[in-house]
Parts: sequence; structure tokens; C-alpha cells
Amino acid sequence: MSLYNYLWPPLPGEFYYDDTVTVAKNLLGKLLCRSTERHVAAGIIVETEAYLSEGDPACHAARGMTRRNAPMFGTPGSAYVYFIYGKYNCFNVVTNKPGKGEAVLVRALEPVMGEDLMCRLRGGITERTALAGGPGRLCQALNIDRSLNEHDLMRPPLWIASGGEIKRFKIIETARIGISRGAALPLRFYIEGSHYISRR
DNA sequence: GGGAAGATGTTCT
DNA sequence: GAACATCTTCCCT
Repeated sequence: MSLYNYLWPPLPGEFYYDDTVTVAKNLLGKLLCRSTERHVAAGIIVETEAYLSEGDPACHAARGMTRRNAPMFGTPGSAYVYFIYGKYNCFNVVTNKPGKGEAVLVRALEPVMGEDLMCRLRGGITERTALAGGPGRLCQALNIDRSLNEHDLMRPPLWIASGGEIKRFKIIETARIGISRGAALPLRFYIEGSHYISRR
């Protein structure tokens, strides 16, 4: 148990056993925390997308379980990480109920700690808005890859904490980004006015 | 500030 | 063999 896990205790498991749209909204303003041997990096979640098992053809689980999407059917509060476009990883949080096949894609962070580490992992990029603004970027910045599949997000080296000190904000709902099927559904959520989201 | 195009490799059909 | 929950670079206005 690291010092930072004590300072930023993980959200309880019940948080994730809820309607996936509700969890996607509730994750906004929370802290995604990553520890390594020597460092801790963390950022405020400012943008998410919900992927549903019913009526949502864009969801990886829409056509049943495969080897890739199996972690989506696991325990709410565990990680689903997949590899995309030959280069990038995307980080999701499993939600709802075990076996349901739903998840929330975390799309953007506002860096709050360990920016030096994020900068290095991102190949020297220094603009704060580009460090973790985008699902592929935030996985690079926090060194998240498929080895963290099914990781329990109540424990280091990757956990989600309450961002208790974050002030009130309004949630904007839009269509999701980068998909062809189910593209009209309003399942993307972000913090109004945030400069750190992936796209306007 | 925005649009187009190419890179890249795993997964599923 | 096609699709893909993306990013970067390059060129345009």
C-alpha cells in the first residue's frame, strides 16, 4: 500500500455496480492514479464514453464474448484494455453487473501529478492539454497496456480515487467519437469548459 | 484552427 | 482480408 493510495483512497467497488451511463457520468471529476516503482502520476477524468450491451452496435460486446472482449464480462471495477490501430491502447472500466458486457471508455485526463513522467512516456510532448487528452494518449502517458487487463481498480498500481476537492461542474452529453455503428447515440460525457478534452 | 491521409498489428469473419 | 472506441504530420485557409 503506497502513501498515495492512502492519500487518495480508491473508490469502493459498489461505485461500479450501477447503470453504465450513470457510472460514466459519475467518473467525471474522479482521479485516475498510476504508480510505478519510483513514481506516481494522476489526472482528473474529464471525458468518458459509455458502451452498452443492448441496443449499442458499437460496443465490443454487442455480438457476444470473444477473446479480446472477455474482460468486459468480468467484475465491475476491473480494467478492460484493448489494442487499436496497430499502435494504441484504450482503457475502459467494467461496469454494471458481472457478465453484462458493459464498460466506460476513459477518453481524457487533466494532469494533476507526475507530469514529468507523463511527458517522458509521451515522447517529450510538453503541452499540458496534449499529455493525456485522448484515449490513446492517456494510455501512453500512464503506461497502460494489455498487461493491466482485468486489473482490480481498487488497488495499485492503477486505481481510481475520489476527486473530493474538485469543484462543481456541468456535464455535457454528445455523440461518441471515432465509431461508425451507433454513432448517433448520446453516450459521450465531458466536463463543461474543460481545456483537456480530446475534441470540442 | 481544421481537414486529409497514412501508419500499424491484432482480432474476427 | 477487412475493420478498427487513434494519433501525428502535412497542407490549407
